[in-house]
Amino acid sequence: LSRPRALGEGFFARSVHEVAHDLIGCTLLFGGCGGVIVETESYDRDDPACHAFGGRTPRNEVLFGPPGLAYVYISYGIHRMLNMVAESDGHAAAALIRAIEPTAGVAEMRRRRGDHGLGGLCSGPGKLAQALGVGLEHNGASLSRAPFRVLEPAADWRDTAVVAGPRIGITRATELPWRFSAARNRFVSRPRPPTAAVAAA
DNA sequence: GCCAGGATCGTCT
DNA sequence: GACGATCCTGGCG
Repeated sequence: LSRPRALGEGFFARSVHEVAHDLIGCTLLFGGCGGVIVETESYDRDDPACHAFGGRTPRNEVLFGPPGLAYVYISYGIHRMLNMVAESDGHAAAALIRAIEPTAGVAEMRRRRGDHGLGGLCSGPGKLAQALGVGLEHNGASLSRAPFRVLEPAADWRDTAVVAGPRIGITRATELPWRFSAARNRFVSRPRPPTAAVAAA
Protein backbone atom coordinates (compact mmCIF):
# COMPACT_ATOMS: atom_id res chain seq x y z
CA LEU A 1 0.00 0.00 0.00
CA SER A 2 1.32 3.41 -0.91
CA ARG A 3 0.53 6.56 0.95
CA PRO A 4 -0.80 9.35 -1.31
CA ARG A 5 2.03 11.34 -2.81
CA ALA A 6 2.36 15.10 -3.16
CA LEU A 7 1.57 16.57 -6.57
CA GLY A 8 4.69 17.93 -8.26
CA GLU A 9 5.06 21.01 -10.42
CA GLY A 10 4.51 18.77 -13.45
CA PHE A 11 0.92 18.23 -12.40
CA PHE A 12 0.22 21.94 -12.75
CA ALA A 13 2.34 22.55 -15.87
CA ARG A 14 -0.37 21.68 -18.41
CA SER A 15 -3.83 22.70 -19.55
CA VAL A 16 -5.57 24.51 -16.69
CA HIS A 17 -8.79 22.74 -17.59
CA GLU A 18 -7.14 19.35 -17.16
CA VAL A 19 -5.61 20.52 -13.92
CA ALA A 20 -8.94 21.75 -12.55
CA HIS A 21 -10.57 18.49 -13.60
CA ASP A 22 -7.86 16.28 -12.15
CA LEU A 23 -7.78 18.15 -8.85
CA ILE A 24 -11.16 16.62 -8.01
CA GLY A 25 -10.43 13.89 -5.48
CA CYS A 26 -7.03 15.25 -4.51
CA THR A 27 -6.41 16.26 -0.91
CA LEU A 28 -5.63 19.85 0.00
CA LEU A 29 -3.93 20.43 3.33
CA PHE A 30 -3.03 23.75 4.89
CA GLY A 31 -1.32 23.37 8.20
CA GLY A 32 -3.30 20.75 10.09
CA CYS A 33 -6.52 21.47 8.24
CA GLY A 34 -7.94 20.43 4.91
CA GLY A 35 -9.93 17.88 2.96
CA VAL A 36 -10.71 16.36 -0.41
CA ILE A 37 -11.17 18.79 -3.28
CA VAL A 38 -14.71 18.32 -4.65
CA GLU A 39 -15.28 21.46 -6.74
CA THR A 40 -13.02 23.64 -8.91
CA GLU A 41 -13.19 26.14 -11.76
CA SER A 42 -10.61 26.88 -14.44
CA TYR A 43 -9.64 30.36 -15.64
CA ASP A 44 -7.37 30.75 -18.66
CA ARG A 45 -5.64 33.86 -19.98
CA ASP A 46 -7.83 34.25 -23.08
CA ASP A 47 -10.96 33.88 -20.99
CA PRO A 48 -12.82 37.18 -20.31
CA ALA A 49 -13.65 36.01 -16.77
CA CYS A 50 -9.95 35.46 -15.94
CA HIS A 51 -8.23 38.15 -13.90
CA ALA A 52 -5.32 38.06 -16.36
CA PHE A 53 -7.56 38.84 -19.34
CA GLY A 54 -6.97 42.57 -19.12
CA GLY A 55 -3.22 42.20 -18.85
CA ARG A 56 -0.66 42.02 -16.12
CA THR A 57 -1.19 44.12 -12.97
CA PRO A 58 0.32 44.05 -9.48
CA ARG A 59 -2.64 42.07 -8.23
CA ASN A 60 -2.56 39.29 -10.81
CA GLU A 61 1.17 38.92 -11.40
CA VAL A 62 1.32 35.55 -9.63
CA LEU A 63 -0.94 34.19 -12.36
CA PHE A 64 1.84 34.86 -14.87
CA GLY A 65 4.45 33.05 -12.81
CA PRO A 66 5.43 29.39 -12.68
CA PRO A 67 2.82 26.66 -12.08
CA GLY A 68 2.30 25.21 -8.63
CA LEU A 69 1.88 28.50 -6.78
CA ALA A 70 -1.08 29.75 -4.76
CA TYR A 71 -2.92 32.77 -6.16
CA VAL A 72 -4.98 34.43 -3.44
CA TYR A 73 -7.11 37.53 -3.80
CA ILE A 74 -10.01 39.28 -2.09
CA SER A 75 -13.51 39.05 -3.50
CA TYR A 76 -16.25 41.54 -2.63
CA GLY A 77 -13.90 43.14 -0.13
CA ILE A 78 -14.56 40.30 2.27
CA HIS A 79 -13.77 36.83 0.97
CA ARG A 80 -10.40 35.30 0.17
CA MET A 81 -10.21 33.06 -2.90
CA LEU A 82 -7.63 30.29 -3.21
CA ASN A 83 -6.40 29.39 -6.70
CA MET A 84 -3.69 27.07 -7.96
CA VAL A 85 -1.56 28.48 -10.78
CA ALA A 86 -1.32 26.23 -13.84
CA GLU A 87 0.12 26.15 -17.38
CA SER A 88 3.73 27.05 -18.17
CA ASP A 89 5.67 29.97 -16.70
CA GLY A 90 4.42 33.11 -18.43
CA HIS A 91 1.04 31.62 -19.41
CA ALA A 92 -1.47 33.11 -16.95
CA ALA A 93 -4.05 30.58 -15.75
CA ALA A 94 -5.32 29.13 -12.51
CA ALA A 95 -7.81 26.74 -10.97
CA LEU A 96 -10.11 28.19 -8.31
CA ILE A 97 -10.72 25.81 -5.42
CA ARG A 98 -14.44 26.13 -4.72
CA ALA A 99 -15.12 23.42 -2.16
CA ILE A 100 -13.50 20.64 -0.18
CA GLU A 101 -14.92 17.78 1.84
CA PRO A 102 -13.51 18.45 5.31
CA THR A 103 -11.33 15.62 6.62
CA ALA A 104 -8.52 17.14 8.68
CA GLY A 105 -8.52 19.70 11.47
CA VAL A 106 -12.29 19.88 11.49
CA ALA A 107 -12.45 21.29 15.03
CA GLU A 108 -10.03 24.08 14.17
CA MET A 109 -11.86 24.92 10.95
CA ARG A 110 -15.15 24.99 12.81
CA ARG A 111 -13.64 27.37 15.32
CA ARG A 112 -12.57 29.73 12.54
CA ARG A 113 -15.95 29.62 10.85
CA GLY A 114 -18.21 29.56 13.85
CA ASP A 115 -21.01 27.16 14.52
CA HIS A 116 -21.31 25.06 11.39
CA GLY A 117 -21.92 21.46 10.51
CA LEU A 118 -19.65 19.67 8.07
CA GLY A 119 -21.93 20.55 5.18
CA GLY A 120 -21.47 24.33 5.31
CA LEU A 121 -17.90 24.35 6.59
CA CYS A 122 -15.93 24.44 3.31
CA SER A 123 -18.70 24.45 0.66
CA GLY A 124 -17.68 27.61 -1.17
CA PRO A 125 -14.46 29.37 -2.07
CA GLY A 126 -14.75 32.08 0.60
CA LYS A 127 -15.79 29.59 3.23
CA LEU A 128 -12.93 27.20 2.62
CA ALA A 129 -10.29 29.93 2.70
CA GLN A 130 -11.69 31.16 5.97
CA ALA A 131 -11.86 27.64 7.40
CA LEU A 132 -8.27 26.87 6.41
CA GLY A 133 -6.92 30.24 7.48
CA VAL A 134 -5.60 31.13 4.02
CA GLY A 135 -4.95 34.84 3.59
CA LEU A 136 -3.40 37.35 1.22
CA GLU A 137 -0.05 36.69 2.84
CA HIS A 138 -0.07 33.31 1.09
CA ASN A 139 -0.40 34.79 -2.38
CA GLY A 140 2.52 33.45 -4.40
CA ALA A 141 3.39 30.69 -1.93
CA SER A 142 4.42 27.30 -3.28
CA LEU A 143 1.74 24.62 -3.03
CA SER A 144 4.44 22.01 -2.40
CA ARG A 145 5.88 23.68 0.67
CA ALA A 146 4.50 24.13 4.18
CA PRO A 147 1.93 25.11 5.15
CA PHE A 148 0.49 23.85 1.84
CA ARG A 149 0.30 20.22 0.76
CA VAL A 150 -1.61 18.86 -2.22
CA LEU A 151 -1.82 15.08 -2.44
CA GLU A 152 -2.88 12.77 -5.23
CA PRO A 153 -6.24 11.05 -4.68
CA ALA A 154 -6.46 8.38 -2.00
CA ALA A 155 -7.73 4.94 -3.04
CA ASP A 156 -11.41 5.71 -2.51
CA TRP A 157 -11.17 8.84 -4.67
CA ARG A 158 -9.05 7.45 -7.47
CA ASP A 159 -10.92 7.45 -10.81
CA THR A 160 -13.89 9.13 -9.19
CA ALA A 161 -16.46 10.47 -11.66
CA VAL A 162 -16.35 14.19 -12.45
CA VAL A 163 -19.09 16.38 -13.90
CA ALA A 164 -18.66 19.72 -15.67
CA GLY A 165 -21.00 22.70 -15.88
CA PRO A 166 -21.07 26.49 -16.13
CA ARG A 167 -19.05 28.56 -13.70
CA ILE A 168 -20.65 30.45 -10.84
CA GLY A 169 -20.70 34.06 -9.79
CA ILE A 170 -19.22 35.51 -12.97
CA THR A 171 -20.75 37.85 -15.53
CA ARG A 172 -18.66 37.04 -18.59
CA ALA A 173 -18.14 33.81 -20.51
CA THR A 174 -20.83 32.21 -18.38
CA GLU A 175 -21.54 29.58 -21.01
CA LEU A 176 -18.18 27.86 -20.77
CA PRO A 177 -18.36 24.51 -18.92
CA TRP A 178 -15.33 25.08 -16.78
CA ARG A 179 -16.69 24.22 -13.37
CA PHE A 180 -15.83 20.72 -12.24
CA SER A 181 -17.27 18.81 -9.32
CA ALA A 182 -17.31 15.32 -7.93
CA ALA A 183 -20.24 13.32 -9.24
CA ARG A 184 -20.78 11.88 -5.77
CA ASN A 185 -21.82 15.46 -5.12
CA ARG A 186 -21.43 15.96 -1.39
CA PHE A 187 -19.97 19.09 0.23
CA VAL A 188 -20.00 21.10 -3.04
CA SER A 189 -21.19 24.71 -3.15
CA ARG A 190 -24.00 24.15 -5.66
CA PRO A 191 -25.30 20.59 -5.66
CA ARG A 192 -27.40 21.55 -8.63
CA PRO A 193 -26.78 21.59 -12.26
CA PRO A 194 -23.66 19.80 -13.41
CA THR A 195 -24.66 19.40 -17.02
CA ALA A 196 -22.24 16.98 -18.59
CA ALA A 197 -20.34 13.97 -17.37
CA VAL A 198 -16.72 13.98 -18.43
CA ALA A 199 -13.90 11.49 -18.22
CA ALA A 200 -12.89 10.24 -14.80
CA ALA A 201 -10.05 11.94 -12.97
C1' DG B 1 -37.19 26.27 -0.10
C1' DC B 2 -36.45 30.50 -2.73
C1' DC B 3 -35.05 35.06 -3.50
C1' DA B 4 -33.62 39.95 -2.57
C1' DG B 5 -30.54 42.78 -0.37
C1' DG B 6 -26.64 44.25 2.39
C1' DA B 7 -21.90 43.85 4.01
C1' DT B 8 -17.24 45.74 2.71
C1' DC B 9 -12.82 47.07 0.26
C1' DG B 10 -8.96 46.30 -3.13
C1' DT B 11 -8.33 47.16 -7.78
C1' DC B 12 -8.62 49.45 -11.96
C1' DT B 13 -10.97 53.25 -14.97
C1' DG C 1 -16.39 55.89 -8.50
C1' DA C 2 -17.90 51.39 -10.01
C1' DC C 3 -17.60 46.76 -9.71
C1' DG C 4 -16.88 42.04 -8.32
C1' DA C 5 -14.50 34.16 -9.47
C1' DT C 6 -19.20 35.59 -2.23
C1' DC C 7 -21.77 34.77 1.95
C1' DC C 8 -25.36 35.40 5.21
C1' DT C 9 -29.74 36.95 6.83
C1' DG C 10 -34.43 37.79 6.74
C1' DG C 11 -38.91 37.80 4.49
C1' DC C 12 -42.28 35.18 2.46
C1' DG C 13 -44.82 31.14 1.35
